[in-house]
Amino acid sequence: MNLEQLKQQQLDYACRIITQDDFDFDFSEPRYIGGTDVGFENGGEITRAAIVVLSYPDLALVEYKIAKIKTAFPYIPGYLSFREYPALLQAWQQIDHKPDLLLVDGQGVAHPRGIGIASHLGLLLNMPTIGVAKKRLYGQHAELAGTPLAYEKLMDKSAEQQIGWVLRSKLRCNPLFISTGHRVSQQTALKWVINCLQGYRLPEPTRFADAVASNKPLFVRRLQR
DNA sequence: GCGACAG
DNA sequence: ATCTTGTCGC
Repeated sequence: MNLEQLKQQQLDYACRIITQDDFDFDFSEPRYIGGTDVGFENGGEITRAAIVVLSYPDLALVEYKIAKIKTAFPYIPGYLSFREYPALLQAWQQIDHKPDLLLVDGQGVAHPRGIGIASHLGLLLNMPTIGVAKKRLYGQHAELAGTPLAYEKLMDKSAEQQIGWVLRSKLRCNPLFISTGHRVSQQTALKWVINCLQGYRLPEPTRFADAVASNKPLFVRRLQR
């Protein structure tokens, strides 16, 4: 497979991403919310994927799994999912408490072809997913106020369609780039990221997954209590 | 050609 | 992402 073929595959997949309000997942009473993050070992040779499961609304860690595989694809902006999803799928299979919603580290539909890793993973798992990225990949937005919980719409290149949000999750911190991944509306995506904030820049599922994926056993042990 | 570029 | 020391600010 060359990049041109993968690009075509993304374009094909993008048509199947569901982000319409009519098909929005009903999160009136979610029991579990998941988070994902991926790290690397040996200079990128090994991919380490972590998936955590938190109970809702208490946002306590109930389970986490880690999968390690040999890295088979380089990092290319716009093609991140091909590098990370194989390990994430493996971690997902090990999870006993399948969450109702997954917060994925990276973009959802806020992507040049409308299919960032959150959307790609949501499609593969047929799961509602939300993209939570720490940096912008694609899109434009108005200047964001410094006030906590201030947000702006993230618009596509032509500024005609909304592809996500820019959210000031914490004072004096760089904003988060939120976009629906799959089976969630943009409104719902923003709502549940905000619902998972606990005074830190990252929502709890993402923050916990970060701790697990980046090998912080002390921190992980604290999270479990 | 030049700049931009999730993790 | 990862490698890494000190350092500025609440």
